[in-house]
Amino acid sequence: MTDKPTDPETSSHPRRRVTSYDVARHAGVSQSAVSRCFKPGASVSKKMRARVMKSAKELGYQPNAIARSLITRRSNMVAVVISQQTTLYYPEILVELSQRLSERGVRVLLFTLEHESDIDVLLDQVLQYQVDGMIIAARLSGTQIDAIEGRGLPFVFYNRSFRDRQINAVCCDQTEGERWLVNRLVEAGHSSFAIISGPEDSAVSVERTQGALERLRELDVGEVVVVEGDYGYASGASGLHRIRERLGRLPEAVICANDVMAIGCLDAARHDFGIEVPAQLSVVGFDGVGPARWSSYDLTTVRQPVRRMTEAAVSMILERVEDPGLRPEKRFFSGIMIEGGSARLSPPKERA
Amino acid sequence: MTDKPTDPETSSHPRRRVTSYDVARHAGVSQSAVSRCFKPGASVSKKMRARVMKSAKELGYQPNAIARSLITRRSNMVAVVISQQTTLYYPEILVELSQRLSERGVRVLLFTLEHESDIDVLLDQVLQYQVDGMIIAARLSGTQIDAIEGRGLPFVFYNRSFRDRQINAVCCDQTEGERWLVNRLVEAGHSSFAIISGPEDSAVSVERTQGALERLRELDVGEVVVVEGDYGYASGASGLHRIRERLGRLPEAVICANDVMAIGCLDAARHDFGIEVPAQLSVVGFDGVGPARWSSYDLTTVRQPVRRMTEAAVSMILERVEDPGLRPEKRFFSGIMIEGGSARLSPPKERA
DNA sequence: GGGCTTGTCGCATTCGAAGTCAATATGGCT
DNA sequence: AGCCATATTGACTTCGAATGCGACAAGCCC
Repeated sequence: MTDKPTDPETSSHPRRRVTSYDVARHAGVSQSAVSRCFKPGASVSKKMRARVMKSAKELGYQPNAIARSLITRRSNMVAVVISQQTTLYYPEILVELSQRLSERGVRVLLFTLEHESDIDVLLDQVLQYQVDGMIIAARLSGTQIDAIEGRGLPFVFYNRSFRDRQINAVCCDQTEGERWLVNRLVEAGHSSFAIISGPEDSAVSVERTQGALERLRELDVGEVVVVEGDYGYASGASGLHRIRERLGRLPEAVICANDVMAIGCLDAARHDFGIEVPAQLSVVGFDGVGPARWSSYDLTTVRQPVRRMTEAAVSMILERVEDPGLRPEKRFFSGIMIEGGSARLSPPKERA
Repeated sequence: MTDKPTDPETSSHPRRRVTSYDVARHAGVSQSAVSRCFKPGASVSKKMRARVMKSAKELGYQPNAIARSLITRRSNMVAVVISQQTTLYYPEILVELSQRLSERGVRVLLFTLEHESDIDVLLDQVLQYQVDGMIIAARLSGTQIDAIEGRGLPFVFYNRSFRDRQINAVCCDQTEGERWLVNRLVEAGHSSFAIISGPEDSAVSVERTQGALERLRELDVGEVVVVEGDYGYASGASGLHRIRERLGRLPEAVICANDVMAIGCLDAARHDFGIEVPAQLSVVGFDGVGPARWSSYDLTTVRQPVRRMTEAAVSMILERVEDPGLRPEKRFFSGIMIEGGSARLSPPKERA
């Protein structure tokens, strides 16, 4: 009858936690009184509060958030979903989000998405844990978003906006940023360009790449080679090789869909091709991650205002937890162009 | 007579979540039956299970993990505490831990430690959320550890072991790694050394620094200058400047307590002092973070076996959740020495 | 067919805090 | 002092799933 795997009773003598009843008994009051003392703004007399708090401290009482969540239907947890492939950028956001949320008394329950197909399993999980909302910083397909919407849980996308969809999102204006970069490069006299894009199913990459291409076309720059990368260092390096194969030579400027690939590209230029950056090749990225400022790279890039973006994501989600009726909203943030030394940003000096 | 605020069937309204009672009613069975169907290994007939599962699917039922946790006294959540200052290394660990834990059906509840003094507040929080255990990857003082031990919650330290304390910890053998590095550097003929340590209250830094110093002494290397850094890029760069001030010249090799400072140091050497690495200066780090392998740096370092370490941390904590009686255990892992190009590792060629 | 073992199921209780409501205490005012 | 408005308090119920226990059915043996 009893299969032997683990008898729940044998091992579990986890030192019974102190409950509000214990405190009540110790203080000679009712359990409700204890509960009220821990709720700010409740109707409790000074005397009562003092007495209860004293007992609570003596017994080492901490309200049980699980029990509270059950009755209040609020877990004070928000799910944060990030895709596995850590591009240096997501972890940073994660920490920021956690910080911002915890200031508001909400904790992050972390979900990492290994394969995108796992989204359904993951969604079930998220729902089981009764989180109050979710912040999604991962690549998702349209049908996957449908799936989420069907669950009726407030959610906000981070850096993922679908033009044709009414969803909550905070985004950096990728298009604008790319246009700035292109403008400066063209002003400086660059005339041959190549692009290392991100994965084609990445909405961010599409926007960045399209933004750059569009502006390049407007400025009447000729053919632009586009090769695909995966946001990783190696693909930035290999991207430059592929560009050279396709073009038969190196272009004057390479626009990379993120900083890490730009760094890879830059390293390939210097170490594989032995050419000078920015004298012989300009490289620009996007994101403004920490290493972009390291002096070996000193990347010209567009920094995302992470602080303001995470703040926006947090307030958006919490507002919608309060009032699920709020209409979908998208908040766009301009990036900050950083004119680093990885690109020549003024017309070339006269030739030696 | 029975309350029916909103009919669950009519699609999305202030949708009351579907409960096991709803499923039970729909399937014409008892609530307990529904519960049992979701518990693997419970005593349920095939017919029953099929019927319940069908109803569950139709209603979109997901068990409420909060309610379950309340009764089972298991939240299936583990708190992961990381210090705010993200040294590139922690975020990576975080994602790994999350992955490993979720494979075992446990989620990560994230806590970031902004100021170390916040540890008490944080601990209260952790306890409130009834997590099953905690993994701590943050600098903590001895008394803070006492505070944690007092709470009676299983915990495992990540890369933080106190020699004189019986606590659970998984660590990379910092000392061994530093000794390897020193051995190789001395073998290659370096004779003047400097060290850029981490913050003095960082146990990891102390071990690394002491490990290196000890071996240097054993090998009879003369005076070694030690300057303190904060694990950040800038402090690596400034560290080299401070070393030069103290020494009046540059040493032959600089041992940095982590990769990021090594990178900062290396950049300072090249760009501030205009000297060749490794020809004129050898720089070594520790950790084996991603950027260490970028070809501009190609750091000589000791890589921590993150995968195995996180796996160990996860199984350790989960074992202790099952059986809180287990004795404290420390698991040490050897690092992997990576012989990159940032240090000269063979005797110098004859002088030009 | 009687008695027994197994296997399934439902009833009722439990987890710990929060909120409802009615009872009581307090205070203000005339 | 008397009366009403307000502030506090406690008893009881609620949230949703898990589980001990007894009821019952099916299958088995002799």
